[in-house]
Amino acid sequence: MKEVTLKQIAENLGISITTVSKALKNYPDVSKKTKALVKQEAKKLHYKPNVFAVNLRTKQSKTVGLIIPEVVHHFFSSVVNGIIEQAEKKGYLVIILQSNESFKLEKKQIDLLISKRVDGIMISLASTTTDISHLQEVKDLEIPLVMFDKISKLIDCSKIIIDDRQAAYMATKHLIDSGCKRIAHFRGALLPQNSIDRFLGYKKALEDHGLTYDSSLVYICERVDYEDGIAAAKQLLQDHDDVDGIFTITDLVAIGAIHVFNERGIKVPDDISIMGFSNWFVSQAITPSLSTIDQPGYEMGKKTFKTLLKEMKAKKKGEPFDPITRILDTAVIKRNSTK
Amino acid sequence: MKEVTLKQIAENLGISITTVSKALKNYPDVSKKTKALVKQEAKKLHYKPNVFAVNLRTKQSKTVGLIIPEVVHHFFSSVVNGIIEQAEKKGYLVIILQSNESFKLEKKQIDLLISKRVDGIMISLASTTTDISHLQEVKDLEIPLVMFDKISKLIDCSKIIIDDRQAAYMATKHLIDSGCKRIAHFRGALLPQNSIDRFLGYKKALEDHGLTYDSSLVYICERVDYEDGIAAAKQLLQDHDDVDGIFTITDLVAIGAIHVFNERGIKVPDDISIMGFSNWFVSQAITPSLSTIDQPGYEMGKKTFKTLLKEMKAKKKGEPFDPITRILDTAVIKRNSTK
DNA sequence: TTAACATCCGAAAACGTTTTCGATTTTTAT
DNA sequence: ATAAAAATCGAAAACGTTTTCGGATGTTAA
Repeated sequence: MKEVTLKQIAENLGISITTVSKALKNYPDVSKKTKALVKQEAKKLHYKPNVFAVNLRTKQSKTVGLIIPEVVHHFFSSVVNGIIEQAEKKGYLVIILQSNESFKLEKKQIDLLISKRVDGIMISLASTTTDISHLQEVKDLEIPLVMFDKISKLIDCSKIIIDDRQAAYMATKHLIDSGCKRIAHFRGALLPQNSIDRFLGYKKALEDHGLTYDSSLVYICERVDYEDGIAAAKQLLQDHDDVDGIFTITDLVAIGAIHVFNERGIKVPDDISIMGFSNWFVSQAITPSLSTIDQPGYEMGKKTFKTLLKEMKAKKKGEPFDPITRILDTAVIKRNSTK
Repeated sequence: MKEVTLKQIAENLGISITTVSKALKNYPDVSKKTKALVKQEAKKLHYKPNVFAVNLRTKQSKTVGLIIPEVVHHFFSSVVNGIIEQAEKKGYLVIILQSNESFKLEKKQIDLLISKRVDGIMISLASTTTDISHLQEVKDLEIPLVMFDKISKLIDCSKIIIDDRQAAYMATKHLIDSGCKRIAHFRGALLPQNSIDRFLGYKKALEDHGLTYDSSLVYICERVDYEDGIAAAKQLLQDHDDVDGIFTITDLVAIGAIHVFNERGIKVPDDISIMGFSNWFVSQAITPSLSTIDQPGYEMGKKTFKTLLKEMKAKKKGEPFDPITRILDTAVIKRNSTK
C-alpha cells in the first residue's frame, strides 16, 4: 500500500538510489545488466516517478495554460480541441481557464498560471483588454507565450491568427458579386481588433467596387450573440427598406437575423442576402443554410500549441527564439443565404 | 532576476526560514511583530511560494482532472463551464482531457491523471466503455472520483445525473398529450446507458397511454449527430406514412430531421411533431423552434465539482466519505415543433 | 610492471517548502 | 525571590528526484 520510490527499488536490489535513477533514464554509465535488473524491478512494483519531486528538481511542470474568453463557444471549443489533442501527443497537459471576456479575470488567471509555474501560456484576449501589463509580466518572466485569434499588437510574441480584414473583404465581395447593391453590416463592439478589422474589410470592399459606404447601415452588436442579431435585424427593417444584403460579424448574429426574416416572411436570399462569419457547424443546419467564411479553429489550436512547443524547447536549450506570426487561410463558403 | 524564496526573506530579515514560513501561514507561535515584518518583506519582494516544493511537501496539487467524451459539444462545454468556474472559486485548477468516445484513450488518460497526482477526478464515460478496471484503480488509490451524466453502475462513487428514463417518458408523454397517435423514436447506439434509458422511457410512455410499441418505428442513430438525423428522417419517410410524432435522443438529431421535413414541404408540427432532448441553445433559433427537454449542463458541472470537493476535504481530514447520487431536475420545454 | 584509460557505481548536494520538537526567552504566579 | 507557565524562535528532518564529481574496478598499451 506504500508509495514505491527509487529508494524502494534501490533497497530491493541492494544498489544506490543514484544508479536506479540513472538506469531508468538510460544513462551511459550504467551497465546493461544493471539497467535490465532495475527496469524489471520497476515494472514489477509498478513504479511511477513522483511528479512533484521531478517538477521541483527539473523546474518544469510539463503543463501549459490556456485562457479563452468562453468555453461554450463553437469556435473556441474547436481551438481547445486542437490544442489538447496536440499537447497530449507531446506529453503536455492543458489547464483551461476562461476569462468571461473580463479583463480583471484575465489578469487574475495569468497570475494563477504563473504561480502554478506552467511551462507556457496560450491566450486569446478578452474583448475588454487594453492594458497589457499582465502579458508583459509573462514576457519578463521569460514564460513562453503564444496569442491566437484575439491578439494585441502591443506585445511581442508569437501569434496565430486569420486575416480578419481580408476575410471580411471576401465576404462582402461575395455579396457584391451576387448582385447586392446596398449592403448593411452587423458589427461587434468598437474595441476588439477582430471587430474593427472585419468592419474595415467590409468598408474597403464597398469602396473598391463602387458602392458608397453609408455609416447608417452599420449596426453594433455589443455582445455578438443571437439576441443581438434579432435586435439589429428588427432595427434594420425599421430604418431601411432598400437593403439587399447583410454581412454579419459572426454566424450567430446572422442566424438571429434570419430568424427575424423568416418570421416576417422576408425571403432569404431573394429579398435579402446574408453572409455570416466562422462557419459554425449550425450554419449548415438552419433554413436557409448560411453562406459564411470558414475560420479554421481546430487548425488554429494545433498551430498554436506547436508554436508554443517550439518556444518552450528553445528556452530549455537556452537558445533564442524569434516570435513568429502565422496567418491561417480562410475561405468563402457559399450556401443558400446568398444568391 | 533571481527567484525569491523563503531563504531570501529570512536572510534579509536575519531570521530563520522556519519562522518566515510560519509567519506567512499565520502560525500562532510567531509574534505579531515578526509576522508583520515578514509579510511586509514578502510583499516587497513579490514573493510567491514555489508550488512544486509545496506540492512535494504537502502531497497535493490543488489540481483536478476532467475527462469528457468531447469538448466540441454544447452540453459538455456547459458542464466544463460549471466545473471550472466552481473550481477556480475554490482555488483549484482543472486539467481537461477528451476521450473522443474511445475506451483506450480514456484508460490512458486516467493513467495520465494518476501520474500527475491530481487531487481528484471527474469523468463522463466514453460510450464504448464497458470494462471499468481503470476506474477501479482510481478507487484503489483512494483518489476522489465523481462521475456525471454518462456513468457506470458498476463502480461505487458519487454520481451526478439526470433521470434519462423519466425525462424521456415526459418527452414522449408531451407528444401524446398534444395528440400524436403514432410516435417514432430516433435513438442512439445500443450500448450507452443514456441511450438505453431514453428508449425505455419512450416505450414505457407509449404503453402507459394505450399506444402499442412498434419496434419498426425505432431508428438507430449510431453517432448521434446531424447527419444521423437527416438519414433517419429520410428513411422514416420511406418506411411509414402514418407517423405523426418523433422523439429524438438529442436536439442535434431533431434538427437534422426538421431540415429534411422543411426541404420536402412537410409541415412541423402540423404534419408531424418533433421533440428533442437537451435544450441546446440552437433549438430556439431554428425554424420552427424545437420543443425539447431541458438538461442542466452548467448545474451538473457545478454540482459535480462541489461533490468532488467534499470528498477531497473528507480525505484530507481522514474522514470516511459516503458516495452520493444526485439526480438533477429536467423539464419539458414547449416550443413550436409540437402542438 | 606500471601508466593510461575506459567502465561502472555511489556519496552528497540541491530543488524550496512544511512541520516537529526542543531550546530559549519572557511573563505570570507564588 | 523562584518556580511554573506561556510565548517565541530555530535546527533539522523530510518530501523524492536529478546530477555532479570523485572513487573503485577492470582493461589495454608501453
